[in-house]
Amino acid sequence: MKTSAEQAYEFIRTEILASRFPSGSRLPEEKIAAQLDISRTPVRDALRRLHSDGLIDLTANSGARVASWSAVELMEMSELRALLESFAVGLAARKINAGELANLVQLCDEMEAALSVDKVDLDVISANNVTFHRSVANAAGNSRLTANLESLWTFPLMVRKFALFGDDRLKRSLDHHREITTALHAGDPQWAEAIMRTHILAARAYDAALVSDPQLSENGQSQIAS
Amino acid sequence: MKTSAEQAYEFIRTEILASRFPSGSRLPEEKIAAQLDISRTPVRDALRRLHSDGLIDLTANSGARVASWSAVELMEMSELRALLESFAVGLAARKINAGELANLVQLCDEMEAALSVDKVDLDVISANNVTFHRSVANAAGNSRLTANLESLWTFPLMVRKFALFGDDRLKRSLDHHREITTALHAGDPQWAEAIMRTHILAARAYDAALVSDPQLSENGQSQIAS
DNA sequence: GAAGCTGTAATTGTATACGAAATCATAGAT
DNA sequence: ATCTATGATTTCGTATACAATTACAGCTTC
Repeated sequence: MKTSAEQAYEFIRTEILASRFPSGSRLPEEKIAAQLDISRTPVRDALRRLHSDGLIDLTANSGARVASWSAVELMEMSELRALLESFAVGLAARKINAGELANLVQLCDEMEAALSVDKVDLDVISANNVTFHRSVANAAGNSRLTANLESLWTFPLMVRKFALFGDDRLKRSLDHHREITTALHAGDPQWAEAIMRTHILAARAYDAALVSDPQLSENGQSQIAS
Repeated sequence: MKTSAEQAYEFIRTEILASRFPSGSRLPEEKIAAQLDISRTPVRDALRRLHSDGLIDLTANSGARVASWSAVELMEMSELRALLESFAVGLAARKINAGELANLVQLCDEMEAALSVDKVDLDVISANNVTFHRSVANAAGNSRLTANLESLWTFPLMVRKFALFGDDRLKRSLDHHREITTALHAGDPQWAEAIMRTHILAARAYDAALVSDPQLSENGQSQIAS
């Protein structure tokens, strides 16, 4: 059986990622505790963890709020991702093994299958997308690098429903994944780094347009809406 | 007045960095709480924070231990630092202002003063060293980048007493700082990135020799000693 | 002597209680 | 009508109690 703290962590995280706890909203310990029928103590633990994940802001004596990011911060995060993931894929190209490669190929296959049918399965694509990037980072064999990337993969999960919808961007993104896999198979670090950087900066350009769109913003300060 | 949680955090962190809580040793909540005359609750908070800082390991139902790093992990951390800080200093070279530059110059002056006298003041040099790197990262203007670097600056603080002692490495390190400042003043991102990378990889080479030295290792597995 | 078992002590996980600080709604002043 | 002040309410910070789990010493067994 899972601990109450773990349960609270997963619950709050899921609700935030699903935007059922909207960006900027308060997260009172007692209410969440009551909702899960546990006490405040494990909820506090969960909130601290989520804070270090960057998902919530904590203010002394005032409690937790779901984090919100400005357009500038989103740009910063994408730049970091481009830097770290291109570095990671370069390392991976030098040392990836057959099993890891086969895994990446399968993830690509599944994503393309989820796209090729009439009804696009965004849940599968989104989940596999994160798994793909995580697998590449793991293949680089630098655990701290992976840890630093983890928080940067969280945000795309939140906006995927906007970012991936109704566009040929999705097909292009899957093509990128396929090409990254090919470059890794070829053991070509420079190629791998270039296509990974392309992949992330292409997404950044789209996200930027998204965030500056007032329709999707919470207010004029261009923050990510619920 | 500081909160008890903050007090516990700073206390434990200080003791770890001073190696009075040796690497690998257990950190029982109750004993620390008794030592500070507070309850376990704020101590738990502090331990969770230190865990996300990477300073301690947490095991379910078994508690906290001071983290220890293998030689491989130290190498990984240095590689990450080289990547992130050279990126940061490149950004900084494009946008740093006069006030920030003057601050860096003063830090260099103070470090050189602490070295030039007969008795080397390692405390001043160590403190200014971290401040210098933090200031450069701040000048880059990417808050998430700074946050990711923060945990990577922690380790050098722990081993400084070994790493900086009895060597001309110290003078070379201060020369690097001076040259980084000069490159920033010139607004030359490539120069700045190159000298920053040099600075960090030079330290890495020294750390590697240090860690593989069994005299300074806790055991044959080449971990950092207390 | 080494390996496995067992019971006690130590330690963590969680619940609950209370004082302190912040928030919010209401009333009054400009 | 807007702003400010004030009291009630909410919420957090911390202490404490108890249950659940783990660690360790001493014993047994081979």
